[in-house]
Amino acid sequence: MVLYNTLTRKKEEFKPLVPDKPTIYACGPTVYNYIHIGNARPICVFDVLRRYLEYRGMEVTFVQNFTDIDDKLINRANAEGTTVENIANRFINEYFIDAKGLNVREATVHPLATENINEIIEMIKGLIDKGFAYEAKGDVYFRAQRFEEYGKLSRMPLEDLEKGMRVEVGEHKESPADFALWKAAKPNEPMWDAPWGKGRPGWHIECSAMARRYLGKTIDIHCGGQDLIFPHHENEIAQSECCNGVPFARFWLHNGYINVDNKKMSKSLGNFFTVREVASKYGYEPIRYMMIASHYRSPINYSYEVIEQCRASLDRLYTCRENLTFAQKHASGEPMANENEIIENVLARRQEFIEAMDDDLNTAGALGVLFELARDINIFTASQPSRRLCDTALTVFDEMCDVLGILYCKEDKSLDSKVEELIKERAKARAEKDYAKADRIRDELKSMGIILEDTPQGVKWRWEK
RNA sequence: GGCGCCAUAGCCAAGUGGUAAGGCAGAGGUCUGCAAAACCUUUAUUCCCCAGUUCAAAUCUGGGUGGCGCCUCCA
Repeated sequence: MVLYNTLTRKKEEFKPLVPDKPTIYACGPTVYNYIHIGNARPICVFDVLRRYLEYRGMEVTFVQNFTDIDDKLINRANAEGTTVENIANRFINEYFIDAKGLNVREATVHPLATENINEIIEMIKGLIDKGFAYEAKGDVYFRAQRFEEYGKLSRMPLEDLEKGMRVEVGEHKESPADFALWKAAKPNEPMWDAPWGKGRPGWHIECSAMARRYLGKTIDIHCGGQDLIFPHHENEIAQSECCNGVPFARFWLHNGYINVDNKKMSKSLGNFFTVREVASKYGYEPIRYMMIASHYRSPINYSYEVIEQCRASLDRLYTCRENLTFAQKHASGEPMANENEIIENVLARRQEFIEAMDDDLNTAGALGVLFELARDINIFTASQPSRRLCDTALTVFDEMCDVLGILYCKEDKSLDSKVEELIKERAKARAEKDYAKADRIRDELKSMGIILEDTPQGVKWRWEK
């Protein structure tokens, strides 16, 4: 498969360093608030990456961190009169509620920055020893100019960067492009002991340290939002490569933004929607669908209209699957005349799906293939499909859905005996051509949210959408 | 100022040299006792504009217009 690598700005053939055992590091959220749907995008699309690699038979080690020490956490903790740890724990729990709702699988490891302070200090020591970092009044900074390749990911010339940068009051940098590895302790902040004094780690070094600890010095794929390219990922490269002396990440994948009124959604602009509030109105699944309905590097302009369209599209897929499982249940073991031809066609769809996904995770194209399969299924379920055909089609259909992580809200299909009695009564009335009574029962059931459909294989029911 | 991305129907969105996937919404039809669901037909002679290359361009090149992003915390 090919993946677009931000480092080279090209699509490249992806082969893990260790055959069939790719390592992936994804920058996770800073846990000072509920995640918004912009945060949800990398979480969903890189979950699809992982699912797809596993679908292709690979054993993926997927690490996604939580940044649990940071200015924003400290501010919130102080504002609420509680500890940073409490804030972090609270929003890590909230994260998992949303992630589960979005059908995102848990990472192999979800490390916390604060659980890796020793690893971080080790790494900073290494950088100081090699002259890539320096201590200044309790802070430690990375000397950006010492890394010749600084800027290779963002492709921003260091000279230009330095012109535009300001040194904040209280910083003791040699040069404006230098960035903090360690921040000297301040009052009302959590702090840890380090050889150069008490303090806390800078943001960038956390990811370098956690990636090395859990995945090794060179990882296959590092991913995150486009807004992390500079400075976060640029700085990670500088730290890791200067410290370890080997390339840090072979592939850099960056997802596009979620916009609102064509403007980037962000916490700082305040134009964001939390996953929680959108899910409370529309459910989680349309959010997941929205993420895969376009290519992961394209911007998505969020609106309620789009979410509604996503929900309607999902309805079609759910209906198709219901049609298929219903037909499967009533299918005979007898082969059909043109069975092999239809099965071949189903298997061809699987190939098309793989081709789309192999091309830099073209989930929108893959979804197109899924809908074409859905139409094929709807056509043959209208007749009398064989068991073998139904089984094959359901396997392929579910495979595709599982890779994309959709259609996970399986409904409770149990009815109480009173309702089943009514359905039987209506069937009897219909058989006797007492349509007035049959329609009366159908209306009664509809008022209970149950929709009846008469099919060649008998009566089928579903909850009203 | 430096670096970069994007523009395809009413809406969403694939397609990056060979004659415009798919979904939502709309219209007509088939099936049905009536429905529902489904299926069929229909909705861009054309892909922001102009010029160029080519037998052939949504796709490549140049120019223009419009929108957005990074360069400060951000997914």
